[in-house]
Amino acid sequence: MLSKKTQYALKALGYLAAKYGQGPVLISDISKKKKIPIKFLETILLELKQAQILDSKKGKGGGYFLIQSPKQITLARAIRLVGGPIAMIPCVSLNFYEKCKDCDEATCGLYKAMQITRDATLKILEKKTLSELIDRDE
Amino acid sequence: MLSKKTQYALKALGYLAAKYGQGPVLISDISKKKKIPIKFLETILLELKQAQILDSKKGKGGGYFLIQSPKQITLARAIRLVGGPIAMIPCVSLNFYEKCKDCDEATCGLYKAMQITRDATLKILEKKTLSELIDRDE
DNA sequence: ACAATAGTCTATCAATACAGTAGACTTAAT
DNA sequence: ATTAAGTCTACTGTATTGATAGACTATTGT
Repeated sequence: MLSKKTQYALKALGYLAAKYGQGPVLISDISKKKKIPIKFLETILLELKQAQILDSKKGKGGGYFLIQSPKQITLARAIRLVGGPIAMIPCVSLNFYEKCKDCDEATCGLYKAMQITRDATLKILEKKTLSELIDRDE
Repeated sequence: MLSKKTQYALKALGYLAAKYGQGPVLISDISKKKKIPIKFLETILLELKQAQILDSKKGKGGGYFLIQSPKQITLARAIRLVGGPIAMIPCVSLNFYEKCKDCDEATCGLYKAMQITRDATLKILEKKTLSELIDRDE
């Protein structure tokens, strides 16, 4: 399961995708519309900014906005930025790989099964982008 | 990511699948072969027994064994038994569904995307069985 | 210059889940 | 009776999760 934090991040990104090209969006606006605790949201947006997916403007007329077009940011990338691995076990993770110290990848049945599962998941998440997170009433 | 507990459970089940039809297998045997802390493994196996996927025999010559053939137990089922939901968010979970209180499933972009992802994952995990967890050197 | 606006940084916190351990107890085979 | 093996109760430490408070900094408009 994705953590609350990751879910909030995806919701916020979806909202920013809907507002893409319309200037900065207030944290408080995102917080209200997406029902995300504002202080928690602040830290999430900051993290996404540091990950170079968002930028912000301070002061009046400020807020957050996407750096790139929503179509250019895949869900896989977004999830990895805040939520970590997509794979179900570390030894089949592409971006957060960790060697399994107690089993041999060449013969491990679990490894194989999880690898296939990861491929199926990734096939979806690398194709879908933030533009698909836009709610149909926004 | 699957918890350590779930990973251990899958490894143990894979081992029991390899030994299926050969009588009870000792906890200590599974623990040694699969490098799982024995006390932790005990609780996991007990849970799997209560979930009716394993049975056990006490005393000399005792141990754990699969109730059904490895081919009849899907990975989806095994993961759900000890690890909980397979879906990435509660509102698209089939077995652990929870209504999202702050969004409308009919219009939510995230809901749709996660639903598609879940379907892809499930398509694999409902087809694969414990027999595919058997290591190729067992 | 200065007030108002809005993001940033530091720090902390309670609750829960995770991973694991200890030891006494029960059941079955020889 | 003895030994082997699973079962049950009860902890424990650590990390992660989800969140909040408050001071600080940068920008804009008057």
